[in-house]
Amino acid sequence: MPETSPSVQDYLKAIYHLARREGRATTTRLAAVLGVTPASVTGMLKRLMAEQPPLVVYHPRRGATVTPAGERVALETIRRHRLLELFLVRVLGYRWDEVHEEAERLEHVVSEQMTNRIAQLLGEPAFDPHGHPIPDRKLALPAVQGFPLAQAEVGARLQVVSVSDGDAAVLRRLAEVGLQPGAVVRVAGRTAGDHLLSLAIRGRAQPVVIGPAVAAAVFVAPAPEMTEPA
Amino acid sequence: MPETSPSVQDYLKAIYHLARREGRATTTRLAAVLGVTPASVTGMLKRLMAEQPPLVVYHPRRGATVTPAGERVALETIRRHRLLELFLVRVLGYRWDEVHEEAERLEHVVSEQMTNRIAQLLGEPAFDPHGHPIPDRKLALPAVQGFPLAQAEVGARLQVVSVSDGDAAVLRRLAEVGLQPGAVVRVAGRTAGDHLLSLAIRGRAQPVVIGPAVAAAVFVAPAPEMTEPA
DNA sequence: GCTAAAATTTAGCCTGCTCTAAATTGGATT
DNA sequence: AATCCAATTTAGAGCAGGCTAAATTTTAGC
Repeated sequence: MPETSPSVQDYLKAIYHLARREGRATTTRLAAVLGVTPASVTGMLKRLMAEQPPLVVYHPRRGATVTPAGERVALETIRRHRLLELFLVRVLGYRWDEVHEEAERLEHVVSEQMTNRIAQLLGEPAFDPHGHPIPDRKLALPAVQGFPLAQAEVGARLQVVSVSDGDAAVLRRLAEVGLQPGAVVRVAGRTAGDHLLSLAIRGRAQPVVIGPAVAAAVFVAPAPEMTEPA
Repeated sequence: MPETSPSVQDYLKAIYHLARREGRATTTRLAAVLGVTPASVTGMLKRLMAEQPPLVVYHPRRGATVTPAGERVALETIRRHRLLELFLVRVLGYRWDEVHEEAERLEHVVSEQMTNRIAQLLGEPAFDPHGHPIPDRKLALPAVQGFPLAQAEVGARLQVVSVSDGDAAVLRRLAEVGLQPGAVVRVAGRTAGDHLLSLAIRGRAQPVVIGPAVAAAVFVAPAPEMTEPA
């Protein structure tokens, strides 16, 4: 992801995320995510295994896993990243679909002191602008439910829990149509790959059509009964 | 200064500052300031001269100078640094004597967009917490007067214009005694190296003694007639 | 002007991390 | 069981930028 060489923290974040989301972090997947060759990944994994204490374990055919020490580094980095994203939105007026790259660079240089001051200023928030949980000071993660929009039944009334921040173009599209965390939608129907949605905007139903790539980035949960009591 | 290898921006900032403050940026002085060996400086200077466009010129016995292109990079970096320092103080509640290191790391990764949003949030400020001028969007520097405290006559009533942020221990000491930009002092006397000052704190005169290292970090100007109208 | 000291550059090496290309390994198919 | 393909690792090299030690150049003192 970084246009410069990925740092140790980037590797650990990627291993942590891949192991969570796909069950395994293989050399090839890591290489794809980090924008380097598989050979480079092998080299770095060796280094991270040799670190004292070791930051990753290599399960022969099962890919890499972070050790507790490695997980700590990953979670610290994720905490910084998500706090920074929220900070950029709340304090500096960024749009939620344009904070990712800035946070990606800042997360490597922000001190623990600054991280905690930002958290304090924001009121120790539990979720970032994309709806992702922010590890707290002890690095504990708030629980999240939510399933991919693509798996929702036609007719279901849903609330957007989170959106993936991997692809800037997809994020822009989501912001454009108003599919942001908290938004309430109904699945109106489906055609080959496309999803027909009915999106509640200020109490009015707005029709929205999104393709598979965009749908894959949206995680939802059943909408609560009353959306806005007033 | 950075504990990691100094970046191109660090080199250019250092050349710019040294050329300003000492008239010349020699290999040895640069090496001392940047925490590398003179040989490493030679290598980097070569690289910066070869850059397209060239960022530095090497005046044979006169040390290095930044080119207009190099000066732009230096001023952009200085602008980011000083805005960040003020931001840390004003928004995140840092003390003015502890912002330097954090800004030193952040200045390399903050985008132009973020820089300008910070400037806007702070009201396009002209001076940082140490009293140093902040280049504006066009990179123009507000003029500053001010001379070293050590050169002030005994008996003179002075106002602190700026303090050097090079040495953390010195800065802490200055913060401790209240010698901050804007403070009004009278030079009560001198003994071998030490300066005896009378510092106005909330209308009351407070005696303060500082050594040569601390005095060297303070720049002053004649105090205006009325300090605080009310 | 000559010599000693200081400053600077050159030469050669090392580390960290990348890459390509070639080997290897494991699993899947027939 | 033999083979093939995909995944992975190894081998070897490059680049950036640091370092030390040795050479060179300047400056300064006499």
